[in-house]
This record gives sequence, structure tokens and C-alpha cells, in this order.
Amino acid sequence: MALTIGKVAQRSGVGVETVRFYERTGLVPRPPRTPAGYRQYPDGTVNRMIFIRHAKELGFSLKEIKELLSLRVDPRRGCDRVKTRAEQKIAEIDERMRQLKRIRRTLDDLVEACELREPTGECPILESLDS
Amino acid sequence: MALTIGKVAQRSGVGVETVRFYERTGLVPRPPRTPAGYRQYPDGTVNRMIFIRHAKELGFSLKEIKELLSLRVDPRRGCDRVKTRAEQKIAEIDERMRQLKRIRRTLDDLVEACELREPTGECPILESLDS
DNA sequence: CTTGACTCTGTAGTATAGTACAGACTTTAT
DNA sequence: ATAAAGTCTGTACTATACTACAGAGTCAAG
Repeated sequence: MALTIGKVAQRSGVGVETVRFYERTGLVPRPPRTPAGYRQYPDGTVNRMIFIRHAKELGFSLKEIKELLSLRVDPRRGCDRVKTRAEQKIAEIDERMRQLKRIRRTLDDLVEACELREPTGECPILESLDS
Repeated sequence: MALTIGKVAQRSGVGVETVRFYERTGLVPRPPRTPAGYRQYPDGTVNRMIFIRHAKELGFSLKEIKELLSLRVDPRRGCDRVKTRAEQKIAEIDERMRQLKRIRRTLDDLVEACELREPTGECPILESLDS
């Protein structure tokens, strides 16, 4: 049931080189190898790759994504640190959502202006944000 | 009431070099100059810079931001193209919000696990997304 | 059993988005 | 009047995140 690097790349919508690049940078753990040295990925790697792709589209850097992926609660160690990091990330995400909503609203206004054939000013997006 | 490049940079939270860089790439229009050749920015440039900064944090590239800023309705030309672009952007933003919500939910679960002192698995964020 | 597709390591090149001078000129504060 | 701080152009350097080989070995279909 193990996947070759090509399959992982194909199923997660990235290039083969990208998968190897993520391995080098520690975003994806080193998989076991066949006797010939071919990488053998567990199925879950595909989800991991897709998560990375989405998080990147949302503006997280690979470094931040690495942090997100490594957040976990270890029963032997305190989890205050993890909780704090997670809460920071939640605050960041909420802020991003607020900004996205602002931009969305201005785009809605723009579409409406189109429909009413109302000419807009120089830069309707900025004007909309001012108000 | 015109601002020097230093004031614009300071008020919008970026470096002076960045403002000049955005001018070169067309994200910020070329301002008028003093007789000595100093740039004189209108006040609105600060908002424009802040918008660019936020949009970048949301994962938009400078090229996409340029497009967003240039969307406007010109009464002399058809606005169908602009409307279509704006609607595409809205769809993209909605998709981003959905993804952000997913990640937010998994982080909430993680914080909750912390509070209940429930040990989590290897990578709670991915496990949470699977379900 | 060959041939075409796939994978390996390692290194080098690219795109994007800045960031950092150098060397000269201008403005501002004292 | 002068010194510090700011600005000018132009070029070069950096970080991030890939992307593209080269040259060798491996696997799978007919």
C-alpha cells in the first residue's frame, strides 16, 4: 500500500521535486526505502502535502506550516507552550479572516457598481476601505 | 500636505526601499517631485501601502494585488471583464475563508485537548482534517 | 530482454519580494 | 554655517520556495 514519490506528487497536486524539497526542509518526514533506495510513502503523506499546499495559499510560510504540523500534546511534557502557540495561531487566523472579509465586501460593492452601471472612481477598492 | 518617502514608509509600516520597489513594479503610481527631485506623495498612498501589506499577508502575490487595485468601472468601456475578474476574486476569497475556518477548528480542538490534558496523536492537525 | 518511464543524488538555476549599499545631493535643526 | 538626517539613482545582494538538469540506476509492459 506504499506510494512512490510520483504517486504522492500526482495525488497531492505538486511536483516530484517539491516532495523531495519538503523532505530536505523537514516538512515531510523521511520515508522508508525499498532495497533499491526508492522512497515508500504511507498514504497519509498525500493529506499532509495537500494541507501544506492549502496553508501556503493562505499565506503561511513553510516555517509556519512546519510549526502548525508539529503542534501536539505530549503527556510527559507540559502543554502550556503548545496551547500558547495554538492560541497565537488562532488569533492570527481570526485577523486574516477579518481582512479577507473587508476585501470581499469591497469586491461585492464593485460588482454591484458594475450591475448598476455606476462608474467608479480611480481605485474603488481603496475608496471602499477608506469608508 | 505632501509626504516624503520616509513618512509614507513609516506610516505604512514598510521600508523606504520597499516603497521605491513598489513604484518600479507599478504597484504605487509615480508621484510628483520637488524641484530637487524628492518624491511627494499624496496622503492616500499610505492607505494603498497598508492595503498591499495586508493583502500580502493574506497570500496574494504582488501581481494579484496589482490586479485588485486596478479593478474599476470605466463608463466608456464595458465592465463585464471587471465584473468577471471581481467575481473570480470573490470565489477565491471564499475558498480561502473556508480553508482558514478548517484550520481554525483544528486548532480549537487542539487547545481543548490541552485543557483536558488529553494526549494527542502524532499530528493532531492532520488527524483533525481527516475526519 | 529491451525500451520507455520512473527514481536516485547532487548541484545549479529561477521567480518573487524585497534589502543593502555607494556616492552624491538636499533639508533641517542647532 | 555646519552637521546630522533624509533622499536620489543604480547596482548588487539576500531569503524563500521551488524547478531543472546530469548522469546513473531501477521497474514494468510487451
